[in-house]
Amino acid sequence: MRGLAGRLEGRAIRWAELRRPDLRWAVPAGFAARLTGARVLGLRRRGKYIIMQLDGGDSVILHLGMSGRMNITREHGPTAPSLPVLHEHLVLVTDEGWRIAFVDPRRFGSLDLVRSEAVHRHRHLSSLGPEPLEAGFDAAYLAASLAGKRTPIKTALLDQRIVAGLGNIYVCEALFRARISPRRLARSVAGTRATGLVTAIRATLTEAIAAGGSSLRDYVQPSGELGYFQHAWKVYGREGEPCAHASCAPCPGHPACSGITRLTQAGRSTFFCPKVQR
DNA sequence: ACTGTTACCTGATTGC
DNA sequence: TGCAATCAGGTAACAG
Repeated sequence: MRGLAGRLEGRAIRWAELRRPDLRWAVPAGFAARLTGARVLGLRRRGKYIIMQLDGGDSVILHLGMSGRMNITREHGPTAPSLPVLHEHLVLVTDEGWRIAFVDPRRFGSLDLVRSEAVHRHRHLSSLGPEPLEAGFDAAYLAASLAGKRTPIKTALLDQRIVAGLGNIYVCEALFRARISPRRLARSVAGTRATGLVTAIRATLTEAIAAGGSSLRDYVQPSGELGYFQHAWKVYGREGEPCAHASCAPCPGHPACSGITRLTQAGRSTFFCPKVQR
């Protein structure tokens, strides 16, 4: 979102082209026409949604889904034959000559356009829980939200109504940091555990944003690789590797010492250390 | 009401 | 080498 803001805020959209309207949900008719010529007043984020406010009273609501990304390059003009890029569903060109493209092979992402005053009532935004980095997300709130829930804490944290913006990787990483088992029932996360989990979630996200921010400086690279945070994952994708907690010394032979373990919860992969996460 | 499963879609990887 | 099966980030419809 910050990478986009640097190229879009205050800029006029010289033209917009929607190449595929059949994303996760149908993109509304007239989408590209309503963007063309508009000026971008500002960008903000709510949960995993990016909101781009335009003059004229419209706002774009963008979700990258699982495989979506934004490519930012210089517009080379009509002389460049510009080979068609696969899965490039939306292309914008700004008055400063930046070409901004939404690429999403799996098309789990979405694009919507609503009147700005209706953004908070949007069906995908109205039921989102608090922002994890804002004051409304604290131990008291989290414990109250989890009270009585029989679902595992891992599954509860993926529920965007409880807290907005956490995905499968960050939930695994935050639970590892908080030393809480992903299998623990949500209702049993209260008191000190809730306090520690809030701290762990905030730290995980803050570090990830800082790492992603550093990669965004490379925005001109068409490779478009996003996020150096993947190199900092402690448990995700590390099945069988040793636990990174300093106190978790390897003791081969003990059943809980098989290192990072993978299991399936609610159809999603969970990675954790059964020894330090309780 | 709450909880778990499945479908949506394409591409990378794995296994035969 | 080639092809089929499996598995990925997210969300919501659906079933029990």
